[in-house]
Amino acid sequence: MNRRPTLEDVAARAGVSRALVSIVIRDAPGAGVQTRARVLAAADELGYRPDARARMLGRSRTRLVGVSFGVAHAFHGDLVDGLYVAARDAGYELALSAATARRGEAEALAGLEQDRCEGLVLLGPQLPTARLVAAAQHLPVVVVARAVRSRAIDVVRTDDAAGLHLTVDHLTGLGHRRIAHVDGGSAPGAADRRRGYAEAMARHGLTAHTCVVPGGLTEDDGAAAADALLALPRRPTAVAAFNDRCATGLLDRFRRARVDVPGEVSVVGFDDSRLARLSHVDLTTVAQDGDGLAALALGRVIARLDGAPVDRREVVLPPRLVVRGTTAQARLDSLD
Amino acid sequence: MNRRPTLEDVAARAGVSRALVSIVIRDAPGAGVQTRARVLAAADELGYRPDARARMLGRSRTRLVGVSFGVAHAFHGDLVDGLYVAARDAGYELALSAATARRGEAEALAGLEQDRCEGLVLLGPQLPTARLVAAAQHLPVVVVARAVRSRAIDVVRTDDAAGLHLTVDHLTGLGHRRIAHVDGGSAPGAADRRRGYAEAMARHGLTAHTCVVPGGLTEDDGAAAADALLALPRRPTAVAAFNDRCATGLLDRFRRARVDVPGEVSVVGFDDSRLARLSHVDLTTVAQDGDGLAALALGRVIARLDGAPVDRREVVLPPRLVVRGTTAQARLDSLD
DNA sequence: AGTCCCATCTAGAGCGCTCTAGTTGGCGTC
DNA sequence: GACGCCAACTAGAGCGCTCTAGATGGGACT
Repeated sequence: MNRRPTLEDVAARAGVSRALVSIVIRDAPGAGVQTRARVLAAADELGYRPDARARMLGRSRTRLVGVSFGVAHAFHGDLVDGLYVAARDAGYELALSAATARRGEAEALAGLEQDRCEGLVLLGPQLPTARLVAAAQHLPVVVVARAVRSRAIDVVRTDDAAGLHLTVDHLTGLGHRRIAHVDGGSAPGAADRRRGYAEAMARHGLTAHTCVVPGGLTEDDGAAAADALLALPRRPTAVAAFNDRCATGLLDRFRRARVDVPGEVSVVGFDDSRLARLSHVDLTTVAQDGDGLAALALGRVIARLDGAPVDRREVVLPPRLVVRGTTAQARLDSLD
Repeated sequence: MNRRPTLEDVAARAGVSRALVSIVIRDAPGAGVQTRARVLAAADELGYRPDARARMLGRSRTRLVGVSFGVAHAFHGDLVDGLYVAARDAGYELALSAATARRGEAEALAGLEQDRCEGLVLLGPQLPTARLVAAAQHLPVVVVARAVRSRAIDVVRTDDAAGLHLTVDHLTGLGHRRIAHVDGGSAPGAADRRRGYAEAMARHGLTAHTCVVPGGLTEDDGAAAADALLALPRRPTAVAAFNDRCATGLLDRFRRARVDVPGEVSVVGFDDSRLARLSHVDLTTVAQDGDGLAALALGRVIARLDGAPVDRREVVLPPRLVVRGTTAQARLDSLD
């Protein structure tokens, strides 16, 4: 538990200069084969580990990208995974900073700003735009999964409207016409999803059947919406929920009311979260391309760092429909 | 987007020495009131942010504790939250390193070892004990939520056996006697939970009713166990599941089989995950004291760093029963 | 007036590394 | 044998900060 060995220690043991050890450790050219082996052996014997922080200090570039994420969001986990992969490929390191119940996003961001990052990737930040813009004045900032109205910030997100187009197309393909949408209120993305729903319904000539029920992000919101739907004189045969949690609430309420899913009503979620994949939920849903978002986000940060021209401030990725067990052919007797 | 300002820049602007700026920024004694204000103003104008990495280099202590966690584990999120709070109180910083699908725990640990941490907190690591011990030779290591058979490593975890004692006590209190346990196979903690279940049943004189059904960690395992239970000649009136996910699988299968929960059978989970709290699941479960585990884990690292005597290598925290809607009085006609 | 003290401030040596600008020495060349 | 050359190696400055040791100067006190 004594002081951790430094380059100097390794140099002394191998009988060479500090600089040479540095060369060997970095695997840089300029060292003889035998010496290289000797140095490596000495480093190994001492259990030497390069000090990443000192290393970055000495170097002009840190090749460090800061990432803030919400510890409660399962999807952020997928994004972090994708970011690690992308960073490894590009030769960058990641510095994580979590937003938790008692450690706000402001703190998470401030932490990264002290950490010598060259750029920042913020996952679904709820911070005021002004704060994001302030951060972007010092280093390139890419926001993932949230729209930001500012020319100072790069945004990478999923095409929410397209997600509902996919959903409605799928449902009409199954013969559904009375398709309702349980929306997300003022949640990020909700407006786009509402718009996508309305557009798609219109495209299929179903404007008359358009029906938006107020919902929200949680199971309880879904449950409440289910009650509202069940009370309707002419129930919809399919429901496009704002997200998977909301859809789960719907499913539960329908099941309790002995309304068969997908026999009597089809349900589609949004997110393809773990929840949707559970075998006993088996929810048809819209999946976001986590790896795509991650790779694109990191790519943009790096492009900015390299001074490469970045064309658009906002990149929107198409989602993908994952068909599972909560959608089925509309029953003939239920058609208009 | 130009070079970030340094102490030197602030010093120049305020017309004082670098050292004085350092004093002011650190809020250390030794600076006049007016000068302090002037320096602060200069720093603010330049948008100065202390460089955490350089700062740690200069200091003998880094006051940095590395934390590895699994991005897929919801409970780790709670622990991270608790760790941040504990670290803030103790004047320490946290360096996070995530284990993801494509970035293993080995990488997560190696990352931390390069990061100049003074100590490590590993959340539920699955790494071989030898690797953990190797890490512990350089710095204090505390493992949370996993038992490790080594004198070199501190462990902080929940008393799994006690969790099942609580469960069985609760159920017997409701009049249940035929209480089954769906176990976790060879998962961490499973053996202790099995033992706790058997002990508690014996304590209540219910050894004859002891019934352990092989299960697992997932919903599917729970579903399979449910089928096995339903096939039993004399069904149990209550089931203690290995964890919440397993319990959810049970619930779903019971519901599909039109077996009322908690009317005909009570179900108890373990973890108090988000899943259990969902209003439509509303699962009675055993909660781990996340904040307690986190505070204890960080406290141990700090104690080791301070050279304080640490009595036991392993600290076991009692769990807590959260009674919700999946448990109820046993029906009189179902009693033996 | 001389002395001491303390609050305030500065100089400068690190921390562990990287990197530029050398220095060294062995070998081929004419 | 003098020269040049290149691979192998070293010296030393510097990254942005901290921290110890020391300089400065204006009272309070004798």
